[in-house]
Amino acid sequence: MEKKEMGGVKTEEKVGSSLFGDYNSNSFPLSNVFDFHEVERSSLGFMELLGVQGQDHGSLLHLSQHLFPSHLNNQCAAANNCCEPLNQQPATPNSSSISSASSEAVMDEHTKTVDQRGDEQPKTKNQLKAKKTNQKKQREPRFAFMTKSEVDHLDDGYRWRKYGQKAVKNSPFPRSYYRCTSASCNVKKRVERSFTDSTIVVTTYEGQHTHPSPLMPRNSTLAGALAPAVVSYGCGSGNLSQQYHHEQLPHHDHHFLANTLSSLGFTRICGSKSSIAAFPQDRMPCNPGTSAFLRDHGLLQDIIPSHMLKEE
DNA sequence: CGCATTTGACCGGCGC
DNA sequence: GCGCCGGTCAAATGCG
Repeated sequence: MEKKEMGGVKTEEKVGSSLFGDYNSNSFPLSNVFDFHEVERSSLGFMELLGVQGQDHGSLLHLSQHLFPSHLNNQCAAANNCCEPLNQQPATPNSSSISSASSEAVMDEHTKTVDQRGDEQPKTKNQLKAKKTNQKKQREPRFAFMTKSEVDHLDDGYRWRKYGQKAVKNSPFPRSYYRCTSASCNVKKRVERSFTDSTIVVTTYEGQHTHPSPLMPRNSTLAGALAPAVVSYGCGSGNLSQQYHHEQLPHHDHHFLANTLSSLGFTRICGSKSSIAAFPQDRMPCNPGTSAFLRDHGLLQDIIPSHMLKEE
């Protein structure tokens, strides 16, 4: 038996170097940071990374163009009214709302359980194989966000155990796989760096925590202030920068923020070290008009009571 | 000593 | 059918 050359040494091809703009020098970098069309073309797989496989790629660009704070002012009201429930969410994506459009979630139909196979397999690969076949891949909804950070593994209040690392095709940076250490919790996350800018960390969460965070965040006030900010982004009533002064975020708070965003079920695009953009991964708004966004049943539609939407 | 990380191997999915 | 690739496992190793 020959082994495959997986071991993580294989893919080291370098790809284009300047897909991203010079966000470091821009005031609000979001529009400049990611040219999603370029990324898409480059086969990096960011879209896959973001879980947007094959659908609505273009909308990402729209999103980056339209979800700036300066534009948010024009968008719908009632965001602040809906943020409090959010605040109480455990630090995990709201799977019910996110999963709906996730291409992986669609795989539910494949989750047939094979009837029991041979019970007494030798306790190694065979058993493993049987186990894998029994519970065929049932993908949890995933969402991703990007963080400009020197640190790969962002602190989100949960404890993670690294269980793997792979080289990423077309990227010199490896991808790390983490799993929540809590016994019954099946949440996973992947962390990798953008191949075009090593300071950008792409974190992809999969699954939902079944337990509260074991570590309370150091700065709970930040957490409190964050949820409204996030909602503001999604729903557009408030100005994010009003509620969350991202420029002054300490490094660790930035990380925490990133992960709190993630826990709220928002994909996040972040250009400068402290800027923030978030959106539900599987419901990227294509239309800058918020009403369209809401009507298009974004994540907020699951969060915001329907009567609130009517009042808009 | 217990837990986390590293890393080579393996497996399944998918495209060709 | 074959090969590539992403994802995961698990033994070895490191660390507090």
